[in-house]
Amino acid sequence: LPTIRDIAKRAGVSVGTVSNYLNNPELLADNTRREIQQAIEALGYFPSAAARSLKSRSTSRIGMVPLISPEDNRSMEPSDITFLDFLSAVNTTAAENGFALLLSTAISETDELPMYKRMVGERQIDGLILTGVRSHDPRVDFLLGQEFPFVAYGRTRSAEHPYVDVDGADGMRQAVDHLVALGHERIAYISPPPGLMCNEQRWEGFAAAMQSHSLPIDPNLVVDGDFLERTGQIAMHLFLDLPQPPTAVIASNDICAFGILTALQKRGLVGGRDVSVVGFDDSRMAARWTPSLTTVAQPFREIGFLVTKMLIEMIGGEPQDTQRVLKPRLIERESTSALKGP
Amino acid sequence: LPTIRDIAKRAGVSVGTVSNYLNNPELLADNTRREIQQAIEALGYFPSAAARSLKSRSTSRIGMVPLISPEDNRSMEPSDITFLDFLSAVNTTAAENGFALLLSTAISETDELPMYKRMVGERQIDGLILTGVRSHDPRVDFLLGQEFPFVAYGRTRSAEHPYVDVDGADGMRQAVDHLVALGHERIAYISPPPGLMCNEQRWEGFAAAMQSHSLPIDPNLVVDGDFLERTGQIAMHLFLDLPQPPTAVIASNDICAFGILTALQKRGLVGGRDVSVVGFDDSRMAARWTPSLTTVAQPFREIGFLVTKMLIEMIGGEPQDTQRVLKPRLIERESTSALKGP
DNA sequence: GTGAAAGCGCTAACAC
DNA sequence: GTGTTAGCGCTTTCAC
Repeated sequence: LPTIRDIAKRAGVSVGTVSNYLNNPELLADNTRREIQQAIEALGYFPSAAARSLKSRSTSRIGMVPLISPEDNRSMEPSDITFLDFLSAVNTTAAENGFALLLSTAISETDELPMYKRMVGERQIDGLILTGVRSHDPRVDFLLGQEFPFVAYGRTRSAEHPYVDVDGADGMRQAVDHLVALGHERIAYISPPPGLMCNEQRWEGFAAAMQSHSLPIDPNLVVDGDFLERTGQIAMHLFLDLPQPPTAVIASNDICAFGILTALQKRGLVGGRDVSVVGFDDSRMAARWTPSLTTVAQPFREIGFLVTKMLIEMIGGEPQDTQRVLKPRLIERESTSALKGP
Repeated sequence: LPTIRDIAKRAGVSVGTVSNYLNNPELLADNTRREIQQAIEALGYFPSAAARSLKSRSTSRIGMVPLISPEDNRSMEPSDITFLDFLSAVNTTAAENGFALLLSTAISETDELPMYKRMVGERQIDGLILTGVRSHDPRVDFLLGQEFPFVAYGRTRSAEHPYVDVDGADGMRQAVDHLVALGHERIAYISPPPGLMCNEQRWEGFAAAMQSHSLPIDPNLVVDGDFLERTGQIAMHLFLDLPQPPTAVIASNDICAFGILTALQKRGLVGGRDVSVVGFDDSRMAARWTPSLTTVAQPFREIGFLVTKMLIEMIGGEPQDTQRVLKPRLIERESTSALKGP
């Protein structure tokens, strides 16, 4: 592969001039610029990323360390299509700004932080995107301590940091209001994974909304979830075995809601008619499911875009508002309906 | 951030010795090793990836350039959950072997090849993984020309190269055999995106299987697809408007099959009872759909694992078999059933 | 406008 | 076993 020296030689100039062509082309005479341009094309030259970043101390890469399980039975990270929507928005936005996306994986939760430390320590990247934020998140503490640029999808309770978040409390309020308007009072709740910040936000929203309608929260109708379908199924079966089952269920995400609907079906019940079900995310399948799913929509692509744009601006040293909260939106479909009289 | 010099100084040795610690620790005296070890931990040292790869000409990164559309209305690339399964297997396998995964995106098909050229030219990566292989694929030609290590998921017709592939022809044969065994003769076919190699393989399998049962192929029952749900819907509506509609349909993937099932439902028909439908992939939703989907399963996680393992072995210069074909497996579910008499 | 030269943080060859 | 040193391919002063 050709180096900057080959170009310099072929164009009859010095390496410094070629470097200028690469970084400050406006400094060059039209003439020289053309020569160099031709040499570069003739030889198919690209500047070495390693040499460039060794000198310039920047990589044009941003990083992400999703905690994806080999077995798909792990919590804390969306392993469904919503994550791909987010990821592809991040990747596209990064690419459009000349950045590539460096992905790694923590095999277990134990070596998650070490993975981040390594990526930062090795100077593999100029900035990081965080997902699956916990209410107290050691990654946030570490990155703040290093003054390393990052933007989180979601926020921590324990520190101030740049983020893009969806107002989960408001989403829950919309869900509860909707169900209450339909006449429901015994509303069950399956939470996101405990530990995640969004779990706390959603719960606050749920509890506040129930209270605002003067509805009690029955502890039997509240279950810790993990974003998995199986858990939705199991929880729904438990609910149905209760002396007084719920008439509506709010799930932590659409996948979990699908599990709930499946459980209903297995018991000969019809989701949306016998029991109302509300999901969260508005993933692609929500509209196509039978019954179609009422759900709180998160704009994943927009979040991915905003997170990445914000991060790249931070890396570029541009000042900006560093915290954004987006409103989710309830989308009413067939899986919820008016409570039938007793 | 500390450099190798800081470590050398603190441990009272030379940089060469620290470098040996990093790359050939067995050469060092136990004693020295301990000193260096301590210095590294005390300072939180990581070797600079840029400096390292400038010198060593390797990056410990592998690359991928998925062609993901911002709008999800593009063909040639799976933008569904099956791609995430593949991607996460790749990422995990890479991480387990000390490699990170560098992702970029071609915004349009036009700048796909330039993206590859850039990644290779800038020496950003040690090897590449290709997806969405075309029957004649310029990326393959380019990489072979550069003698750059790569493994493709799928194979080209135009050149010999390392790949992991699924025997799509065999998958089609299984699908056709299954439908014929159920009594179907008018079998419709919605193809993968034209241009993709898998399109040709599947078609060959389909045509051969039909012929082996002495069944004619009605051109009205063959439609070019693009992996999208909408296309499945549209095609099914077209089929139903035919004077003599098909009794069974084979789709290019599960997403497309879901579109077919939705179209049937909209026309008051029941998938699996009135018309049999076979998908391809066995994506996560296939088993949970109503009706559950008969489909040809592709082992995406295994493919991701194999592709990555193969690539990393190639990078390491280890000899191995460089071409693997996996057999897909038909999974029978509710969406196919015996043809009812007229 | 352009060239010369130092140096980014490592590795590897060679000397001791 | 350990130290010294050249150099990987760039960027960036600083002369001219």
